[in-house]
Amino acid sequence: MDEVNALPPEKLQELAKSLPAPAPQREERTGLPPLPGAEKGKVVLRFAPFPSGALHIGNARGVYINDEYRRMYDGKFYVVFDDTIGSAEKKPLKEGYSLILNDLKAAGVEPDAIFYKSDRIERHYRFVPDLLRSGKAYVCTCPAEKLRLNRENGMACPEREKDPDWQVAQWEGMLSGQYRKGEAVVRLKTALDHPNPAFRDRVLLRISEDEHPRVGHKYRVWPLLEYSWAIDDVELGITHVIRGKDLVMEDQMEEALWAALGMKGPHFAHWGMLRVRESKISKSKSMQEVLSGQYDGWTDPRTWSFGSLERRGIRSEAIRSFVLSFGMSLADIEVPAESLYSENRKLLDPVTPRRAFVSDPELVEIKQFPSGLAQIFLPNHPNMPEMGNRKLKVSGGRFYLPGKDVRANMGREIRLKDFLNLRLLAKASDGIVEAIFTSVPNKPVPRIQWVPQEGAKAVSVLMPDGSRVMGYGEESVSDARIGSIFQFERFGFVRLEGNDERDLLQAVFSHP
RNA sequence: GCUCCCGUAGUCUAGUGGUCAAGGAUAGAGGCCUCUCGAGCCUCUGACGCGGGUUCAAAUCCCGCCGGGAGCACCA
Repeated sequence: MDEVNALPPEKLQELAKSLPAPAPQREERTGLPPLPGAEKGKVVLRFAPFPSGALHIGNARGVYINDEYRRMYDGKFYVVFDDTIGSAEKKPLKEGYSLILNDLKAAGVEPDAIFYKSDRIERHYRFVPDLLRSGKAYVCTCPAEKLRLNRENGMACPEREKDPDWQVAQWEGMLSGQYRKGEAVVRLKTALDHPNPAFRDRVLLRISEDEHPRVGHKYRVWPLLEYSWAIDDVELGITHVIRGKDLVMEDQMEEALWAALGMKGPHFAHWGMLRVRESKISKSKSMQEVLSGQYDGWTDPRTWSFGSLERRGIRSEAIRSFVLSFGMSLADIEVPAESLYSENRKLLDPVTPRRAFVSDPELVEIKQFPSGLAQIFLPNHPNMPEMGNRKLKVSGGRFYLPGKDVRANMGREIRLKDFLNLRLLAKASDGIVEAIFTSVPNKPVPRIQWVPQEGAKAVSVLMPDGSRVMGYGEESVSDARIGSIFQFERFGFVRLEGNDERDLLQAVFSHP
């Protein structure tokens, strides 16, 4: 480059003529990258949650990427509950199914079909005898400890080379109850010197006598994730498996199984790990806190579940554009929630009515309050006159002001925003702050939020960290519909949830 | 430790050999507007991890290093 630049201009001209015409302007790509081998109208995708609880913000990427590809290719989106029996640490939960389906509804994602792995167990069994007879798999009766040790050392377990009849007989023994939990497993034969020990003769099916929330004790032999998916992905006609990169090893395993079963499977694609900075907590950790009562259910804002975001007035479209903005990048990222809030603010700001709200309230009594002033009208939205006005009754001469502003301006003149000017005098022994009216027209003095004591509605705002902020809202918030979203001026967006038993209005903070 | 993946501004992302002296978003700074600390408008700050190669030409290809992450279950 430097050399070329150093050439005299006439030389450059000559050089330019000899070069091929510049490539056409790159087209800016919007949305997700094309899916390899995808044909419009023929793409079938799956979202495969384990029903251990409500969906978490971390699951949003899987939901929306798959849904977005469905849109792009006019394809199908299946929900396939990945509800095999799990483990002691990871159990399917009875309410997990409905929690997830409700979350998907809230997410605005409508599945084309819903499947349950627990309905498909017999389909998984069907291939086992053939795998055993053809010597591609075997029944291993080593204790788990022994199995792992052999695997680490690349050693074969004694059952590996036993004849097919023996294998099939043991398989039947597994099904019939001759073997108990932990006494026998079906393993795929792979290279025993595979660099990844976990890959060596991976377990395909094992025995569990735990009760399953949907099918109870109907089955005692349960497939593991890779084996069940190798079959289900093919049988359900999935064309593209798009999932987090924590599951890349499972791709190899499914491919090894397709080779063994003589099947051809779908394409794979992955995205990197996403963490929302403020949501340090995982789905399984939230589950503990919810089940233990530490949290106020699955919609506690600290869970960062879909339901909790909906409760906070965070729109599904905001979550959608938030997660799609990361594309299919394989980098592991940590994103501040501010990015999500920014998306949501774009949606809420233009349509959300404004209301006055005062936290940490101080009651201020204005002397010489103008006697003729009984009510004023303020616009619902300063930039949207078509949204109309709301009325505030002001005749009482007593107002709640933010304590912070009162303390900072004691003795000075201030303006109640959109209303009138006054001078703060002093806090009387009864706790009421005395003030004196000065004038009405706008004035370059500090402008402060206020709520008339008359009709003031006590509000408790649930914050994202689980704490509550108490304050007063103007009268008009008390008859707002449940689920209404307001911007409390200078405080932030909130969603109203209705009154509690003490007639305290409950609100949930969205974001500033 | 082993296997795999990833390194573009504070954060996220576009970019796949040539108008890329790097685009967008968000955050930050300043200004305008606004009787919100919100929104809007304008301006600005700010990045190709490092070192070698290949090439006329490298963010882009190759190698090494450094840094981050994931996986390494009879969980999903």
